[in-house]
Amino acid sequence: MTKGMPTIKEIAKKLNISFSTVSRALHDHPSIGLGTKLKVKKLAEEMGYEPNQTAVFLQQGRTFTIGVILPHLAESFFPAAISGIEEVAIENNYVVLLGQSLDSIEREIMLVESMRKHRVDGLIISMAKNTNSYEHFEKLKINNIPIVFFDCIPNMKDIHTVSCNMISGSIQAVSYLLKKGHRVIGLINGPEKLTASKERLDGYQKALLKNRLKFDPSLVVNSDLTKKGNINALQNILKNKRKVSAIVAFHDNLALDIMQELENINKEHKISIVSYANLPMMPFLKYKPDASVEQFPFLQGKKATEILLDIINNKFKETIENNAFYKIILDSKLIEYD
Amino acid sequence: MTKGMPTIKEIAKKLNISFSTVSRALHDHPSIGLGTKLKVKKLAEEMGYEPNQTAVFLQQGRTFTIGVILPHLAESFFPAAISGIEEVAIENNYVVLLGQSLDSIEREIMLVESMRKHRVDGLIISMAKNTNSYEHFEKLKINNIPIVFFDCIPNMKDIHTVSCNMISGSIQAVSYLLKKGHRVIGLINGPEKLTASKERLDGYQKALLKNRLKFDPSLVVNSDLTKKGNINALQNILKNKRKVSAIVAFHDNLALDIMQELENINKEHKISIVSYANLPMMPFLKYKPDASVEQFPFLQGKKATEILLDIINNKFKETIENNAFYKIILDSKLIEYD
DNA sequence: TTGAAAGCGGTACCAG
DNA sequence: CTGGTACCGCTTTCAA
Repeated sequence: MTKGMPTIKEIAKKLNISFSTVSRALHDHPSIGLGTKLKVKKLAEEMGYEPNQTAVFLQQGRTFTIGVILPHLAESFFPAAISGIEEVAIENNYVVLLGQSLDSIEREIMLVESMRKHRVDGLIISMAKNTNSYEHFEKLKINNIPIVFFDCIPNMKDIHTVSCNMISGSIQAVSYLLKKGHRVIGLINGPEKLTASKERLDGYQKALLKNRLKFDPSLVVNSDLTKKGNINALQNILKNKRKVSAIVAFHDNLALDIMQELENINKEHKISIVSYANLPMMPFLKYKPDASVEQFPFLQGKKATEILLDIINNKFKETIENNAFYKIILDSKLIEYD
Repeated sequence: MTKGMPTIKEIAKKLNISFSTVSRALHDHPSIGLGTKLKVKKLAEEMGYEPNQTAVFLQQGRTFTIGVILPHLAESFFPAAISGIEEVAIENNYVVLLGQSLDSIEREIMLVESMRKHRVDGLIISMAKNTNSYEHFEKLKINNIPIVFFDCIPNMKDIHTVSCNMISGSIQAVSYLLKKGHRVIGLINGPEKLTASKERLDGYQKALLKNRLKFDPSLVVNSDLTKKGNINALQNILKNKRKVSAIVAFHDNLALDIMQELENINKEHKISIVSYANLPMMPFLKYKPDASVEQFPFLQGKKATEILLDIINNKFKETIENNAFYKIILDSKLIEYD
């Protein structure tokens, strides 16, 4: 047992007063005599007293902890998001419980369970890529633990979300390539069912339409985002009778893979690439895309946390439960390199 | 108050039995009738009962939470370390509280305080770069909260540490360059007082000695690791009357800066670079070092956590307090590119 | 101004 | 096999 940790009772005993008096003295309760207040505070200081928050938490029914579950930290998107989350959390005296799902639904379920056990006041989640059942999220409703989803969002009703609208960014991306004179533009998209993929496709089509170009489905291929899948997708696109002069890539990482592969198989054939993420290392790369769509992870994290704390505070203020759901959508933005 | 959360008592009431019976039933206590056990479990399931860990924590005096404080997540070293930490933590039913000090001592102090309030069972810390007073760490001893330091370690007595011995890696790095024929090798080191810097210098000297070359202090410069400082350091080295043909750079990031600068000022003058970190993006870089020293962050995180849990468990097993301190030192390893 | 006591949600011991 | 009860550390009425 955490010995060496003085409690309110020990202080009380030494001072021969009741421990409720000590509690009040420590909290500057107005009805406490100045004399006792000072005595108590002095002794508490001397003994190195610190309130045991776990007790306070139990009593208050809240933990001042928010859980954050995301696929992993390898992609700089997520560290940036965490920084945004932390900024707001710290400002509000909250603390961040972190878990990486590693894009495994089993692990995600485990993490949700674990955080529920730890009674986080709320959760911020970017879903594992292949999560397709949402019971573990639903279950949290019973516990009245609010969730704010960001980035990778489940297809559920009545949830709070923060996301970055990739449609506008995609339109910018394709328009950029069109402006550069490209007319046959391929799209290597992510897994089909992902919202992220749908939005990219949507923007891609819209941009073509806007420029009165016909949409050619054969120029769109999907990748499972493994290196193999990426290269495969590239090969499929290159097989097309229509020779693409530019490719929109689902993500910078995918772009890296295909640029490397392009280098391997076909040095001379110059294909322009535009991708998504705007990873900070991009400027240092040997081969880099011409531009990349920024998704503002820091801002997403920040917003998500603001929302979450809002919801939590309403919960504890016993405000009338309202059925409104936050659905924040930031705009993406194409960043051109050089 | 977290309503919607059934308690053991509510279950007891519905079943008209005492809540202690419910508690035991839920824990498969041997002395509980099969009938009641099943009844209880069934109802608990139906009501979506989950034990309130904060209550358990209070009772047990532990939180099954470890705090992790590190400078930031931008450098892939730290995400990797966290992954190692998480792996062990999860295995042992622990959960990870994360805080970024952003290399600010004030923030570090705040985070330590915050985690102490939350009664983490232990802490894993990589110190902020310019932390030079250690009271906030000392204070934790009063609370009996163990710390394991890794990577950036304070100059304190009687602490547990996990680190990567950079000396061997440095020797390998310099030997590598010597083998390639370089004879005038510069060292751009980090801040002088950092252990990390000392080790690099140490290895650098040892390697020279081994090859019967004289150590020339004028070939060693320090950088504060800002971009400006890095470039400055490079310029200082280039000013030397002895023309370096190779440079050992304190870190990949420093290497990036100076390679860029070299490109800017002096394309033709080819200087070989060897650095530290082995960042995963290195293979994709436009200019890259010839080799980089790997510090095994994942392993460091893992080891640190194993140690910490060990200490924690001893604490709770009330084992005889022993004055032994862990001091784990992993070996670094030079990774050659292409 | 202060003390006593009831919880918060559990665990665990002691009787029956 | 089950109920009663004390306790973990603290906050907060209710009385005095």
